[in-house]
Amino acid sequence: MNDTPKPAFDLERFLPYLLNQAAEAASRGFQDIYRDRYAMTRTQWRVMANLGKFGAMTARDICAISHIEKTQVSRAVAHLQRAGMLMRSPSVQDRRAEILSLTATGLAAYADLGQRAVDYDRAFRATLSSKAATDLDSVLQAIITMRTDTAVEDDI
Amino acid sequence: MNDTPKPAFDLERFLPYLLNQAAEAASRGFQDIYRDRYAMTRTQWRVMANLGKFGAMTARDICAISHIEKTQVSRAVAHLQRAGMLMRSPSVQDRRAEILSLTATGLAAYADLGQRAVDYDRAFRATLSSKAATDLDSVLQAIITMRTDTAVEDDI
DNA sequence: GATTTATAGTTACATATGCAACTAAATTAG
DNA sequence: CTAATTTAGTTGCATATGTAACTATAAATC
Repeated sequence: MNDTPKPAFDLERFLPYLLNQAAEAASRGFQDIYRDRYAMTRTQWRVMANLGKFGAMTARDICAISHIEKTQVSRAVAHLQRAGMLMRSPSVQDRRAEILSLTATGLAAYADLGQRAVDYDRAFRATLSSKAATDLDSVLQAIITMRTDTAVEDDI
Repeated sequence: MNDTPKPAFDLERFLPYLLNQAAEAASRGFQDIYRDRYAMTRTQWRVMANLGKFGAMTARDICAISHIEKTQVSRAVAHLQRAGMLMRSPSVQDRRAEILSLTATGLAAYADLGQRAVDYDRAFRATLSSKAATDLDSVLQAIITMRTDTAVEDDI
């Protein structure tokens, strides 16, 4: 009996694991950029990116668009404000809410980082397509091992 | 002049962002499993998975194989030991090092979770291939939106 | 073989995170 | 119109994480 044995578990082929490793590898380089240049965290960068792309809106809107939790948004907004990159203005319709927008400083940072992101993404995908087949696992594996033997950042 | 305008930055097409979202979406369901059943964190699960697959070894070996930082490994090992799932024995060759291995309890947890991981991965990929084309972005997009409209966990 | 240097692993600190509890305002129900 | 319920946003707490400093042992150098 038991002619069809259950396949053994292999972490290296487990999709959640592969994706996490790939995401980490892909993020590391760009993370260095916004951290070193503006002392920003990933959440702060994402909040800025949404405000930069969609314009002024409330924290609630940012939550809805980005799927970041409201606590994290609250803290990222507080930090960006302290750093002079974001301003709040009271909402007329709802006195609980505040309209958030980037200041001139924030817009400049967004323009700078946005351009660097475009360049980073282009370089990343170029390196990727030269290394990876179209199969998902091999793509992810290529991403994971990418930064150990090539220097994506050199192009930025 | 400036005939070739720089492309605008779009977070939704930024590979590090897409990969992070996809990784989060893929991980969430399985994370629930090891958290609810064994009160384990992701790092603890990964340490266990490596010990389960490769057998007894030192913390240093786990670091080398998994690319987890030694601090995290140290803390995960301490936790797994407190939980009775891991034991340490002194290394004869190197008195700084300790040989780590899973206890019977740890092995049982690994067998259980390993099987669930295999099932989870299979269900995940099945849902994925029915939704996603082979293009990387659409695959990632499919993963990101997957859990909102299908229930992968039902198959586990 | 004593001294310097490197390594295995832990601990401390500062920061980041998730969850629950909270405040204040808006909406709904009676 | 008043009371109960939702909602926008913040704060507290307990836990997780990264970096640097630390302890103990091993390896290398003189």
